[in-house]
Amino acid sequence: MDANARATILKDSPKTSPPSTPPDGTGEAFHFKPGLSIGYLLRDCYRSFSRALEVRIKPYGVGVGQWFFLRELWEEDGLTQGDLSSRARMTAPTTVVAIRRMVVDGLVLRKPDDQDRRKVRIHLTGKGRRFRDELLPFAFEVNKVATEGFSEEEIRQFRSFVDRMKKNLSRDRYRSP
Amino acid sequence: MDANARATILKDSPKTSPPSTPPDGTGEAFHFKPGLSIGYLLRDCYRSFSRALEVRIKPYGVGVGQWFFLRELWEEDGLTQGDLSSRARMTAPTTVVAIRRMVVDGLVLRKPDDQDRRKVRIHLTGKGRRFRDELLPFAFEVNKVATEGFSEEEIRQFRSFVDRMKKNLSRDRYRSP
DNA sequence: GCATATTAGTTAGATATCTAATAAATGACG
DNA sequence: CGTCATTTATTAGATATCTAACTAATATGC
Repeated sequence: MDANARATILKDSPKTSPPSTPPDGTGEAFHFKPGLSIGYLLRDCYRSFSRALEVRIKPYGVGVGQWFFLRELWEEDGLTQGDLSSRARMTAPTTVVAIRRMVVDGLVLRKPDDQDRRKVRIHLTGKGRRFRDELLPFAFEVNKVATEGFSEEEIRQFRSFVDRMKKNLSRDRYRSP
Repeated sequence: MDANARATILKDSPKTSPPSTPPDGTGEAFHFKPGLSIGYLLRDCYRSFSRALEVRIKPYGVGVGQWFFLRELWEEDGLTQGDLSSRARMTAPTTVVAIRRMVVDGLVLRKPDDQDRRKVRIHLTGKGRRFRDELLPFAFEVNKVATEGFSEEEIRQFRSFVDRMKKNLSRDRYRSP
């Protein structure tokens, strides 16, 4: 079995019958194939990205759920859980379970803050620190694979597009009517 | 409380101390902030996208887990679960649980195929069909929000970038050493 | 200086997704 | 035509994520 050909069985089904949706003109005239919409493309792209990373770090017993926190701790050790949550852009409960797992796996230790006993500071263990040199290169590798055939300028543009889109969406203030 | 300001408590922490990572030159010289890497941007962008959709369809009792299947059924009714899996690009078990939920919610019915009794065909109910006119516009709306300020040409470029990246990554054949 | 509000973290429970193993129907072929 | 392989769907169990409700510690304001 092959890790990439397996997940989704795109059978390329020979389109037995034309789409049954009649051109009933219920408002939105242009109907594009769902699989080609930006949301789908983004989803697929992110999933491929995260899978490429996953297959590389899983052999070390690290999942993507821990990856984002590890990366932050490699940047700055001894962060509080709150800091970790915001930097990794995860909610507090997500951080709690990820940290719990990392403690069990011997990657980090939890130490209550002396000043403020509500806070818990997370410190890398030797193992957690060593993993930096082993695993961080994978981040670069995956980025390299993803951007194969992209010029520097294209990468810059891509970043800026994604960033703009993200900002557009985070400004979205939809309230149900 | 505000739906957008809540999830991630970006506290903008005043950077108490500089990153503790020493410039030890363990191979990768350039180290960029994790939050700015392409993987992070993609993740954030997709999450914002899917959240924007979620807040719109949740009031109708529909989750994003059902959305992708519904969109395919709105295109063509009576697909088998296998067809649905491949078109929505989900694995078979994901489809099973999503369909189960949709049956409970009265959006679809399951009918065994006459020719091949292994197959199960999924048919929209009246409710499921009516939801098309109510919910599909949200897809367009979210796309519109996401691409606000983008020129047609930029959208075209963006699509092509995401698509190329997705293809690069799905060609990735990493084997652990 | 105490009552109240805020902050930090946790627990509980839900959703969306995956992989691996299994069951049941069908197809292939000697 | 009977065994073996393939296909379709399902179950079982794991992971990553979320929201809502809670607890404990600290800060604030009269």
